[in-house]
Amino acid sequence: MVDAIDRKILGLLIEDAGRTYAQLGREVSLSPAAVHERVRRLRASGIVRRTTVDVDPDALGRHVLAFVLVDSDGWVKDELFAATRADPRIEEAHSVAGSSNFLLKVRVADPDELEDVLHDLYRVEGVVRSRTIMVLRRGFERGVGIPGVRLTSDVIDPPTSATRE
Amino acid sequence: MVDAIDRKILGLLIEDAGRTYAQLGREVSLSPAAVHERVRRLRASGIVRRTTVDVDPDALGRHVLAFVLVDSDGWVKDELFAATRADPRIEEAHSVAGSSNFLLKVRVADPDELEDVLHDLYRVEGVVRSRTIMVLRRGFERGVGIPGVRLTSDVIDPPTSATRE
DNA sequence: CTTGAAATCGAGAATGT
DNA sequence: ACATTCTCGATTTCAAG
Repeated sequence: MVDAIDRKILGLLIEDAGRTYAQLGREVSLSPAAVHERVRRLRASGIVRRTTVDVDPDALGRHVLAFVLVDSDGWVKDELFAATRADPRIEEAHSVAGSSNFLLKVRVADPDELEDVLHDLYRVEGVVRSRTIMVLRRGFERGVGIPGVRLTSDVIDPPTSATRE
Repeated sequence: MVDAIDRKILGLLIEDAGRTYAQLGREVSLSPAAVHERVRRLRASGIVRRTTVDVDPDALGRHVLAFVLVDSDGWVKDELFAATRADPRIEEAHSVAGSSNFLLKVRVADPDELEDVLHDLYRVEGVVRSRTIMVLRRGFERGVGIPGVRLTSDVIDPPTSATRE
């Protein structure tokens, strides 16, 4: 249903959705209209959900990233998801298997704001415990990978060496 | 440096980067050219890194999401980041504070493939232990939130109730 | 920031393979 | 069924006020 050409187009669009159909066509050796039709199908089938914009958190002053494991008394998924979704500081929320019930991905400006998030968290009925895993250094964050399609973002940004200038 | 209008534009672009400058202008009460100039500045300053495409993992058969805590003997950050970055199944890698050294976000088709990822992980010199947190249900995953800007994606997708049809 | 104009691109239809 | 070429309308983008 999605062949090698589709996957290559997906990789190219992930890398830069501003590309023109003519450019895409050149890269996969197809006519602009042919690429246009393939992209239309990728959107119609829901594989491509939307075209969006990648915003740099640091440029907005959001320097602190943390993952929070949440324990609850009772199954408070709906309440917790509703509360976390309404909070722009929380980027992800999942229910998980293991010693905790939920896992949150939180991005804030500073540790003070992280404390605020935790405080708000305990306002959700049933939340009894949390363990916060602070990110010290981000290796990389990217969206869904397309197996077999090498993106330039995989090579740029060389591994941050321990020897810093 | 980024005022309320810029943040509203950011929110609108995150929601749908396919919007026309005329549409954006209508929503923030500015001329198309003025919005164009603001967006150009947001890009030039690095706040907007790129325009990309949001790909549905499920539509590509990637149904399993997991977070993997990794313990190491010695500080193997560079080796681990290099190895994980080259693997499209791994979406994020961070070094973290706490009882583990690293945290990975992994998305694969099925548990078998997750086992493959763990197997590969232990090929990195120094990796001695791992603890995998399997995601049972995804509440939501989104990019950087813009405080003060309400997106439609915050209201659609009502909380999955326990009573399923 | 707004207005106005020119070049480019997107999107659809008709055609051919 | 899919790809190609052509065409029109819309958008981007630049210059001037």
